[in-house]
Amino acid sequence: MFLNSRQQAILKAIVDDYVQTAEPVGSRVLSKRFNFGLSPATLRNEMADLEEGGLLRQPHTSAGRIPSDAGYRVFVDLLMDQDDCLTEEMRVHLERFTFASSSLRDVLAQAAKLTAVLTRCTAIVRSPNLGVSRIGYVQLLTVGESELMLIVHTQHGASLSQVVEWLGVVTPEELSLLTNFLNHHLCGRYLDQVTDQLLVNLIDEVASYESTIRGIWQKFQVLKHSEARVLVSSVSHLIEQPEFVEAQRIRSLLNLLEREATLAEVLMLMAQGVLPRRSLGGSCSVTVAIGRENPLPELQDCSVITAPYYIGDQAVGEIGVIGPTRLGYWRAMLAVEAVADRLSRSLTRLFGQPSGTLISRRPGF
Amino acid sequence: MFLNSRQQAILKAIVDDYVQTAEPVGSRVLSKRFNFGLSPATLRNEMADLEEGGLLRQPHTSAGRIPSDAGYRVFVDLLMDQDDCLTEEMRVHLERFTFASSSLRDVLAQAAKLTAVLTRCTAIVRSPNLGVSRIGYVQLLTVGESELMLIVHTQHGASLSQVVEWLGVVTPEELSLLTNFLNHHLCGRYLDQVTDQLLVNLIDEVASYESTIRGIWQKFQVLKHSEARVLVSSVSHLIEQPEFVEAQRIRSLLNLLEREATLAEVLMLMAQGVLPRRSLGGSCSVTVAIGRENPLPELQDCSVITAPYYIGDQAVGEIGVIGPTRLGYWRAMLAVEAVADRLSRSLTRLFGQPSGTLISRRPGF
DNA sequence: CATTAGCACTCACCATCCGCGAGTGCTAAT
DNA sequence: ATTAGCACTCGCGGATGGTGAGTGCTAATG
Repeated sequence: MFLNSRQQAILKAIVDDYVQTAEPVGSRVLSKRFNFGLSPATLRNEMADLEEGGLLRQPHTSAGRIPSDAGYRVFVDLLMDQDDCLTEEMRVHLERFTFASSSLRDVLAQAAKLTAVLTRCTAIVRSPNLGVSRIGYVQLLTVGESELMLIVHTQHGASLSQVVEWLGVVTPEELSLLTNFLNHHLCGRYLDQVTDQLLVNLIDEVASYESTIRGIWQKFQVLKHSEARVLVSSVSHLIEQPEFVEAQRIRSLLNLLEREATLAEVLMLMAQGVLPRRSLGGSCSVTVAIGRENPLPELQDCSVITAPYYIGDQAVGEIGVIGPTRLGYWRAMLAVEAVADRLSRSLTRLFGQPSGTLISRRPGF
Repeated sequence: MFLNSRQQAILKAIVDDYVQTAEPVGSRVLSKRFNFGLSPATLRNEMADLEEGGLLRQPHTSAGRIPSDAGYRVFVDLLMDQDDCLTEEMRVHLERFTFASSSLRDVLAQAAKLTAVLTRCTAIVRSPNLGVSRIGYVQLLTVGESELMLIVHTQHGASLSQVVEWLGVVTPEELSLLTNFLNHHLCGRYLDQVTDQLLVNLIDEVASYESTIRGIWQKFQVLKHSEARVLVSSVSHLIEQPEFVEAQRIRSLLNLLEREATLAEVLMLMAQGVLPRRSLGGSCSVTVAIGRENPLPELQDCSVITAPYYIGDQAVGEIGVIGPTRLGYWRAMLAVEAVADRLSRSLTRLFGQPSGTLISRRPGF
């Protein structure tokens, strides 16, 4: 639908007003609150046109108009004021957060909390696939009679474990031999580098333990593909919005927010860029999914704003917010981008060093 | 209030029925559903007495009776059937969970999830104070010009960090010297053992770095007392209960569940044993707080059931559930105890070994 | 020809009312 | 002590009606 400039101004005014008041906006308040120099009757005509074009809708016959998903989309892509930068308050919050922790998960949790505070929405963050983690060191423990527990500590501060079959009896010497072998060849490598090819190159060194090593390699493949984790912060922000007066809405949303795998999918989908992305001047690009643009029915009244974050120059995860479609888009986009940017820089500083820096300072290496 | 055996039977029947149906139970259904051989009129008299005694209450004049907090208390302490053991379904779930992970946090998250599934309530678990964690190894990194980042990896798979001031320029050799010193003296120790006394004994060894070491020691004190963490699982279970039809209830509860520090206090309070505790035959003892027995107004319509869990013979945290007061108490108590018991055994196996076992298998030690 | 005043119309919202039925307490009979 | 009978209470659900915000349409206006 083509919009002349007056229609654009009206649509923008309606979105602005509705975002602020959460009340459907009628022709009267529209003509009073904004200075179009037009009477309510004229506005009514234009509003009827905009509704016909699918950009506005009426909750019921005798109510004012509210933007439709398509209306918000036009607003976000074309109309919104982009001049109000980060407010002073936001800046203070941004400065206060340090992102200083040695555990990736803690850093991500901090970032999510910060995003939630800045946007007053619910924040979500997907942690990196394990493949992009470097191996810090590897442990082997005996568990019961004929099993080993393989523990992989990543340089991101996570530790993963798998049980490995062992044929026969294990002596402490053998365990130590194997552990040293593994650490010698794997420390500092990305989990993704633990490939069959690598195994082929190494297998001669420990020919007598070939089957065990193969078992361990197999478990590494399992670990690499373990499910992505998603952290959720400040659900309370979201459910205090007026669109969540009905308990059923809250339930459906909360249900979704406890399904980590589903959230991970949503985030990855958004990062893949089916929807238009916006670069806000920084290095990140922000994706906005409005209402039914979202893949999930539970999110059909919500908007999701995400940005990828990086370690080095590799995008490893996404951070974002879930809010009502009636959302201060620009402000939220700014906040998400700002956090993603700082998060990327912190993670790069903490975990992005060339292989070995972290562990080289561990005693005994 | 003294209860004769008939009154006891009636109270028990009312609680049983109400727990199952969530409907106030009147004299008629009571006389039909249970075989007292008494007419509704007689039951009405007894019910009036029980209400006078504070054990029952009426939501409104023309409704049936529901148990009061005190009524539930009598039920739990005296009346409930304790013969139905873990059901087959519960057993299957219990077996399926392995608690096998090298990260304390993951194990606790698994345990919480399990508890939530077994009880169909919301589960909460408080992770141990850091003081009872053993130090795995310590890292020092340079951060900027005159700061060090102290990273303490615990044997529980957690890593903690603090920034330490450093006066002057650091050479890699000095960093390595300090790191070796710290690891040599601290690996395998409990964080609680990093005391001023220990410092006095060691300070001579590195006299020239006294101020830095003192700075590091100070940060250890900070780490020891970092706030307890509480994991929450399956909020959706709870808010789908009929007592949470009103959105306001959900909001207030969710608000509480996002206040980790408050939850930690509640759990610790319950472990301290103001309320009567029950030993269910196992080694654990379960605490039940009913409705207004809880310290928080947000919990006044909920019951909380907790049990401590152990590493070795030391109680280090609590696990439990939050449910409506209309709760299958015995079943929930059994489940909480069963999980706490298995959790304790798993943690003891994973993290309770004598100092050094875990790290002795790391290369270079 | 775009704009606007006027007007009839719609419909969510709120308060009120009313009948129903479940459940009670009391009393008198057993 | 127990119970049948009965009047009474009160929440619930549906029906009713007034109010007001907001609309669409039409005809008048600059």
